[in-house]
Amino acid sequence: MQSYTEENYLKIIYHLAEKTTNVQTNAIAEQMQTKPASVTDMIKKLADKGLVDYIKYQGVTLTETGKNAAIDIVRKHRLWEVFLVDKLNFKWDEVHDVAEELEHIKSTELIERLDEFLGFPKADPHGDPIPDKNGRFAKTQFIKLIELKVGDTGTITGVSQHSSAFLKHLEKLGLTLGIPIKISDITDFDGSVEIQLADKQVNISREVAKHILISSNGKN
Amino acid sequence: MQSYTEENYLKIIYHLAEKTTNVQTNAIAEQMQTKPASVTDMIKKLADKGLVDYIKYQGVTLTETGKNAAIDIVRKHRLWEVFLVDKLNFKWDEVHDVAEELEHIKSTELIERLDEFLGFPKADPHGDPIPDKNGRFAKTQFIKLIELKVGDTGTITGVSQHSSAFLKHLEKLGLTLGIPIKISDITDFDGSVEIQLADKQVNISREVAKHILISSNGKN
DNA sequence: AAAAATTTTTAGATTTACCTAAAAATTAAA
DNA sequence: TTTAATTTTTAGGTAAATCTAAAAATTTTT
Repeated sequence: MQSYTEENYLKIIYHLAEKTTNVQTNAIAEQMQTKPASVTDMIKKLADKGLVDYIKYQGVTLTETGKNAAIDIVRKHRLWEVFLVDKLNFKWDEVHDVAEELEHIKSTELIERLDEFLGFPKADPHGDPIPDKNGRFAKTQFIKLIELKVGDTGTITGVSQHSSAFLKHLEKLGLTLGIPIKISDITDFDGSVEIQLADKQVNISREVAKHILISSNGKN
Repeated sequence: MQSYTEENYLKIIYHLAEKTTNVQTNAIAEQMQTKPASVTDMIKKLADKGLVDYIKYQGVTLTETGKNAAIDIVRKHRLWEVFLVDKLNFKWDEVHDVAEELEHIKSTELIERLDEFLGFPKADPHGDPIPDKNGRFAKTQFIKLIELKVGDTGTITGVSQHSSAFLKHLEKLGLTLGIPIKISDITDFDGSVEIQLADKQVNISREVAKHILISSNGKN
């Protein structure tokens, strides 16, 4: 059994490992909003518990056990997010912080019943996949909107930024999950992207375009 | 803002204060499953924070602020219990431990939306009243079953013991909330109570009878 | 490949909530 | 009302997770 803090470390290492193979101390420190020295301490502890593999100065990787524990926390986080949005009418930009707390409630029974109550959802309100109780989930085949070319079409199925500011911005533009889009132009001047929606045309910066995930329905 | 542990102390002091006016160190230690010395430390801290009034060797009482904080935790605990039973189909004897954790989730928004989602329930699965968001709730007018006389009738509306063993026992006997009862006999030998239910007759020990709460519909 | 910059670790402290053992105060009993 | 029993507090310490400052290792730059 892991402590609240240990769980957070595992979760963050898991997310960082999605991008880079061996996760660095400084990166963890930044995510955990703590100091590198503290991270080193905790990493040693996690290594002693067999949750991470650790070689001094070489960063960490999750062991099988550690990865399973991390996936379990991610599963809880995402299920709670679905609960907050589907049942309690939270907006997708309001759920993150509360889910950060709820994900640490320790009860397998609770989370299995919640999963059932929610109808075994496959994705959370931001389009991220929800692992099943065995930790399995489909590797999602997303393309970043910014990688699309003029004329390409697709559907918004995820975001890679969960900040409230970003999500509110998308909401205001009408760029929410499930919305079909077509790239109508990419501005020469600043590379901003002109998008055709069902009923209107919107323009987004490259920075925004980086964090919108599209399930492509092929080139046009 | 209180820590997880401070919240538990406040809650326990609140519950103990329902029985005795000034709450003793040893009683708190027992409930908190800790040592009296630790309680003294924490009490000082709570006193510094203005949550309790404390005179050495004389026990503690909650201040207005402390009481409000405690009631807020009780409110959360009971709402989560309703959620677990009504929405996730937990049994009334299975909810206590999980609710102990959930009660510490810090989000006013969450709890107000949960309250609404549940239809603003007035009592939890054990019949305990749920404070509204202003901390107000009806002082319940329960009578202990053991205080009833032969021929008295009433309805089971609460329990004063939340252990799984006790609740399972009641369940098996058919003594659940809302069940109308009539005292048909009180055994001379051991004082055990013979109860007439709609469809059957059951016998319970005095110890069990102490912890069943009845809303009386008057003498017979 | 040496110097500079960056990253990571060590060493030594701090805070929170807890502990044991012993002292002090209160309450109950003789 | 003195003694005994109980309750509570104090004193000094521990473990978890953090910190700062300085040392060590690694990486990058020149």
